[in-house]
Amino acid sequence: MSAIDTPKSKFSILPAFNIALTKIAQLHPKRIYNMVVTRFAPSPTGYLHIGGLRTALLSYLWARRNGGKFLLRIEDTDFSRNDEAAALAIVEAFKWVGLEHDGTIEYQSSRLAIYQEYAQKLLDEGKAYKCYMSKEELDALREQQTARKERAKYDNRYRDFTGTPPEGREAVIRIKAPLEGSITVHDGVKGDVVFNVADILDDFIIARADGTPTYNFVVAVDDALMGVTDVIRGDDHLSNTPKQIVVYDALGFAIPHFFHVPMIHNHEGKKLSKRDGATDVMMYKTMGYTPEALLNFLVRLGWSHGDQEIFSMAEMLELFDPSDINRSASVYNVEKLDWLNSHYIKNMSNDKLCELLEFHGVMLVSHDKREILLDALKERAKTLVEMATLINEILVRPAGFDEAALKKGYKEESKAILQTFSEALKNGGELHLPTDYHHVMETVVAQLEIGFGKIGQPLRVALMGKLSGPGLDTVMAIIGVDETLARIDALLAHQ
RNA sequence: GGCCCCAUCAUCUAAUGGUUAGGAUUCCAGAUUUUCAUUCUGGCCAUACGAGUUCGAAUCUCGUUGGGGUCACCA
Repeated sequence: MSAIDTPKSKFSILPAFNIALTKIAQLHPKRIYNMVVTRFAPSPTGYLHIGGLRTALLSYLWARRNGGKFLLRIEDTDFSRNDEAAALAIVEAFKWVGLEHDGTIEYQSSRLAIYQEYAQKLLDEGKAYKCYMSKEELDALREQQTARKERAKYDNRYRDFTGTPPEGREAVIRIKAPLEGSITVHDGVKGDVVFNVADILDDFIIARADGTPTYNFVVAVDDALMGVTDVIRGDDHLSNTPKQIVVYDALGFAIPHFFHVPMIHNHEGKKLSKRDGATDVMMYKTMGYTPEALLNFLVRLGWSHGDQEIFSMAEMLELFDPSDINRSASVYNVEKLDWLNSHYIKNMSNDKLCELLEFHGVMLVSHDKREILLDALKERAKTLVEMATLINEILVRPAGFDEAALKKGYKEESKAILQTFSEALKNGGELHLPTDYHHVMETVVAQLEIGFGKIGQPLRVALMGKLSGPGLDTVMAIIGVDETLARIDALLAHQ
């Protein structure tokens, strides 16, 4: 179990609770606990980061799978500015992808009294102390140490200070960290990670001179007080964990399970940053991705279940276990996301599709050929934005004709063919379905004794303004006879 | 630089110490499609390197190299 192992204290400081859980874990590789509480604890940046969504998703899945709770906490101890708005942005993104947190959102900025109480408790128990060293003195100390090629660390000068404090100095509060030995983080992803106290620790500050608490202190206090049993977070936090264990230990709190999930990297192999493109989750909505595709993509980054690629929320909920997470970082590649997105679009009901397309400016609810249109197009689009474009290419008469298409598909002989086809359409009686139009095309082809391409290419230019697109019979069925004739006339009148 | 983590196709990944190292995405080719896309079939492509343990190593150990993270009165 996570503990501080000093040569002095051989006895275990572990709560029986944790020992029991470990035993369960050993007996049942796929752990199911009665009580699993996870949390997502972002700092208020104004939007939900794609990497944040991944850890939130994994935390959510694990909590829900065990019938537990998934909590949301805003880490705003720094200074409160737009925290409400930032939290709202996160909840909005959660809502879009279908994640839901339990309970009320906790804001650290409104819990300052709690942190002060626990800092005072440590002070009273002699587990923390006031340090009157100024920032300037600290900087000077660090400079000297660095010059001597030593690790920069606090020199414990006020650790056992009993004299009178210097005049007019605001004190910071430092916690008494172990001076020797090691701290082992029992991580569910990385395994046991041993940190040598002498290498990484000093009496770090838990409260600033102005009385506000620092990160490693509040995280531990909050996770403990909120009853968090499983901390699933980015592995950039792994090196913070020993400090948090020091706090847990000093306060006598049970140490949770840690799962440090590897980072998502960009193509250069670095941590994903804003300049790598879309890091804001809501950008994915704008770009026409579906929440299902995004979540499916994220859950497969660093986690797998055999050869399975497609996971519904229900399947994720049934199969996800944080101890199956990979140890290595993964690179974010859009091709797979695109593939997943097109998969989900293809398999989506037309009603749902119709609803989602409204966000992209396409209103089809009352269109009488809606089904034909969507069935034809949903196999062709990678994103909803593409889909919207394709729809407009059919519904809106082409503003002009592509030069290359004209040259390749609209020859001198084409005019007569198109005129013949126009006549056939006018005399074709009632035309509704793609097969009706296809029949007319067949008739003309037979009558003129030409190949399908002879009529297909010029007709395509007329209808679409270019040489690619869905089946012509489908396009005609969607826009109707009158519009078809009008578009043919427009091409014939061209030049 | 100290500490920590990581290392299977270009990418995401699979493989009780025994498989011709599997799947998926991308890419390429063929088939279907009047076009394009879809779909289907096939193909290319990997255990970073070096020792050791073992009858046998992608898998265990050590080292090397490479990459990443982190070192605040930020979170």
